[in-house]
Amino acid sequence: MTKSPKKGTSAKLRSAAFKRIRADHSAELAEDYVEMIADLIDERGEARCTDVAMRLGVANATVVKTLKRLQTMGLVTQEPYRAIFLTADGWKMAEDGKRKHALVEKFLLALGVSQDTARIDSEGIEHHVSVETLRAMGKFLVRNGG
Amino acid sequence: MTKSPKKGTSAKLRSAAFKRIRADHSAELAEDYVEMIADLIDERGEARCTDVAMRLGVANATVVKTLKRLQTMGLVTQEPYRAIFLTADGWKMAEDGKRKHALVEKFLLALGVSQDTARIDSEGIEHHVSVETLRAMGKFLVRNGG
DNA sequence: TTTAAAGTTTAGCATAGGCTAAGTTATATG
DNA sequence: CATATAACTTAGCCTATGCTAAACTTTAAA
Repeated sequence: MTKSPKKGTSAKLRSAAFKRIRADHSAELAEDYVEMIADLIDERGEARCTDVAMRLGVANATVVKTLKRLQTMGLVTQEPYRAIFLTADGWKMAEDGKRKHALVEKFLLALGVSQDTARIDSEGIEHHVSVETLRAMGKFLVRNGG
Repeated sequence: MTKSPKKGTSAKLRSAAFKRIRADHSAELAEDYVEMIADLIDERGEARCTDVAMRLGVANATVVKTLKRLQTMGLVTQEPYRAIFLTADGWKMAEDGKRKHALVEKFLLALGVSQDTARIDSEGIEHHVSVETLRAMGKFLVRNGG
């Protein structure tokens, strides 16, 4: 038994899917942070560590550590003991993310899912939808009065 | 500026979504391994480390280490230098996962997404859809000749 | 203006998941 | 049946993400 080619899915194509998932995961956290920081700035004028920690449901120290990474990635800037700001790249990522998130959430609602579930599931799904799928969701919304 | 209740989303509800995502992620890898092992057993009679590593696109040593964890989780069993087997729990998880995966993939196809994209995206999405959303996808398939 | 509270940072630890390189066991072939 | 090759394991490293506890700033109140 060496090579059953059954189902027509090559090993390369298969592993590509998993590779993309792993890549998605490392980008995912950055997107969540950046989106949340943008929301906080919009809502209350500034984003503080504590607020981010509360909303994400993690410890303060965790946020501090992650922000360091986001800083080296060029997404946020911060002075010690001061509020958090987004760079131009950070704002772009936040806006792209929010647009994507909103589309997925609206799509789920149009599919007939409850508000709470739509909110929760869209948070998880948004990072795994390709542009093509996103576009298909958009078309569905148009067809179904979104 | 203390507490803007804007948008009606409580901090608790919000953080719950992220907590679920983190929980999903740790379960996700286990599910992927278990599904893949089940596929290999079905396709070629046994699952070997190397095949799993190739399909996931990771190094052999990584698979070995992860299998240790799956063993302590009671999902797989294995003798040194021998093939990998699933426990009853492992089979159950694999079957649930495959059913979920197939539904999501069919749903994406019905939405109008290409075969390749459906395959790749469903791999990422399947771990983040609740039962409610899954059911809504099922209904959509019924309405749209799935 | 001192001081207490709130917020931020640092230090140190754990786990998960990835890697390479080196060693060990099975197996297939000459 | 000896041995080369393929498969598996171990050891040791790295990064990301989480935590708690302790130290340090800011800010607000007495």
